[in-house]
Amino acid sequence: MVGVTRRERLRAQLREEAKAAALRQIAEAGPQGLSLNAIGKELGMTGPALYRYFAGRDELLTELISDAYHDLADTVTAAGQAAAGSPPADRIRALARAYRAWALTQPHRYLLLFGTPVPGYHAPAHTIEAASRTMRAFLEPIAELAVDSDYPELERQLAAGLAARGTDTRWPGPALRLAVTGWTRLHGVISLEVEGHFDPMGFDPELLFNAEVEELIRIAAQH
Amino acid sequence: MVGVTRRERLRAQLREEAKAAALRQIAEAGPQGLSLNAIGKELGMTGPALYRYFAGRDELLTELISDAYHDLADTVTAAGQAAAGSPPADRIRALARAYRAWALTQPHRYLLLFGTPVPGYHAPAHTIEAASRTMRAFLEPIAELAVDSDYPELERQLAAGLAARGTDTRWPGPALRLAVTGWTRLHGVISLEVEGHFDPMGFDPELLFNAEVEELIRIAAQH
DNA sequence: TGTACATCAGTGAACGCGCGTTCACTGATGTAC
DNA sequence: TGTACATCAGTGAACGCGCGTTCACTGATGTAC
Repeated sequence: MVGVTRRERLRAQLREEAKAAALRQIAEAGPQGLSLNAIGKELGMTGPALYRYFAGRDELLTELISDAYHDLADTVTAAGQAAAGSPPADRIRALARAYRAWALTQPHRYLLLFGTPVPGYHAPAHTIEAASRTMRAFLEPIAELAVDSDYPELERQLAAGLAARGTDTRWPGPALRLAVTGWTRLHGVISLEVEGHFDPMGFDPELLFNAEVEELIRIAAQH
Repeated sequence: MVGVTRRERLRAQLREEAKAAALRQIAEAGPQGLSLNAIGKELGMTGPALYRYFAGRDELLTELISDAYHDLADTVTAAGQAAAGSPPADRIRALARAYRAWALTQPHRYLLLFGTPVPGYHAPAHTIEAASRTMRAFLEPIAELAVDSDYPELERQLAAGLAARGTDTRWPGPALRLAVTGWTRLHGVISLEVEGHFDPMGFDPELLFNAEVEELIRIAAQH
């Protein structure tokens, strides 16, 4: 058994506290409101002390983004497992609900992933892994529904893309297309909602979101 | 006839040059890379000189956003008029193409409108007017297609929202729903494309976009 | 259990930077007679 | 057409701010014997 020293525990704990403080700041002032000095102050220490825990501002930001990808993937995957016994349509509903709930309860984090890209950030490999875990959760119920091949060239490219990365070659093209399409549709509603673009229109975005989920299920199921 | 003095012409011209420089900076460094001093330098003058033309940084940014909304509305509206004689499905295709082309040729501007909201900005009224002009361009061909009422409560809220603003009460609920749905779907594809989220997946986003447009037409037309 | 040494967390001063914004000013452009 | 005055564009210095980051340092915590 690997010994975790007291120091290591405290280190890990303070790293987490720093990240939590960072997220609080981003929630208030956007991603460019992230300041190491301000985080230090919030933790009751000076700014330079944080250099014991992070190489610099960029590393902290990268880690926040990476964490968010994994957290989203975990949340969605858990929702999929919780609905494991249900029919595919219900599982799709559960996944979509979980995805949206994650975004709405922490909009600043959703925008960290899918808002305006922060300059100088490039996704590390395990971030892509997390993103495809999210996609995979949706793929499972979608693949259980029979789907015709309506857009063969798009489906071919999607399958080829997965094959090129050497992972998950078992999914049928139409399921891949529907999963990506589902993603873009949910994102379309959620991102506009999170950014407040629906506010002047005076309707409940949840109705629109639910309608999109039902349409998605309908396309998949009707063939 | 209203006389436009030489001074007024020069003033307007420099304002435009300043905004063009601002957009160039945003294209390079994101919205927070906007600096009055840097703009001044680019125009061959000092930073404080710009205070003759703009009340401050916030006003300049607000104007950039407002301009972008109107430019997008103009572009889409023009595409609609250019396709005025065609059948509704073709007009929807033309509008969607124009919308996407606008976003892809100037992604930083699209992100200015639909990316992470810039802190401290709140849309002036005529921005909302521009946004609904864009929506109206899509509504016209969509309303020509017969559409069933599949999501009555959502449609009711959309119509009520328009009525509350006192404009455009002539549109049938199902057309409203399809227009908003179309918007969220196009935005879903375009925003993820612009932000580079499709890059690791190795497919041509245009195929996905076209598929979404065809699906939209199909829903509207199949009833 | 106690001592000697190594490790490492955190401080506080400092560097250099660029930002938005104000202000008093110079000098050119436009206007009125 | 020419003079006297008002308008206004642009300058350059200055203010205050907060940022990321480095560095030499103190003092506490942990480790080895």
